[in-house]
Amino acid sequence: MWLSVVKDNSRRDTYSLLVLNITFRTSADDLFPLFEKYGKVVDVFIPRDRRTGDSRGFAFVRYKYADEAQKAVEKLDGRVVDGREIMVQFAKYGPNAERIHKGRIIESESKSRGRSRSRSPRPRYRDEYRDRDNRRRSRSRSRGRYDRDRHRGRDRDYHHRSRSRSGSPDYHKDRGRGRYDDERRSRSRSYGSASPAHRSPSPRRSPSPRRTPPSRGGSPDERNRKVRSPTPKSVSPRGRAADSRSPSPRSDADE
DNA sequence: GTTGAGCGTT
Repeated sequence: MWLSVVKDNSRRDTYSLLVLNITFRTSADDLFPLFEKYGKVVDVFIPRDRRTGDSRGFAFVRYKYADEAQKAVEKLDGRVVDGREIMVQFAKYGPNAERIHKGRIIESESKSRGRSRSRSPRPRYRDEYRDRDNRRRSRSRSRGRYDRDRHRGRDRDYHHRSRSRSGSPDYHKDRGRGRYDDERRSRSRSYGSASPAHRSPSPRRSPSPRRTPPSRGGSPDERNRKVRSPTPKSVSPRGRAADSRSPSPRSDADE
């Protein structure tokens, strides 16, 4: 019992550092010695995916003292690990976030002043939990990578520099996703009318609603009555048009 | 085997 208490205390007295931009192959053991060199590292934790079990690309390093952690941040921040430039910064969200708040260290600002950092101007965080919740909800693993990949692979470099320097990382990805969601939902409703309960994984392949599956209704008559289009003719007013797997308006094609 | 902005668990 007391052990648990001690453990808890240990956590509260530890400062968490967030390490980003690390390679997917980098493990806690690899970061431990690196951070341990700059101070007393209590523990290193790297969140992994439950499905694949792969690293997410970032790790949490807990330091025993804030001054050491802060030193590590300035020293390891920007250091190339495994061929990739990692970014180290104080963790904002977490169980010990309060501690960090206090250790934000104030020293960091004062001490940091003396040294001129060429990077990591420490972006200003507006909201904490609100944004965090929002992001985690949408983020599976790499949500915005398709957007960039489908366009160009070189953009990555540009974004990397931009984020590292200025600090305006998000605004186009959220916007794009939101728009897509809106459109997707709108279309979903259309299909939902035909078969809401059934999850059609391939709506584009078989959009013809001519099929009348007796879902759970014993008599099709009753179901028909409920539906506004009992006859297949109604379901496909255009008849042949329905065959065309293009129920969507041309407006979309325009874009 | 891939990915790349971000915030965490045995």
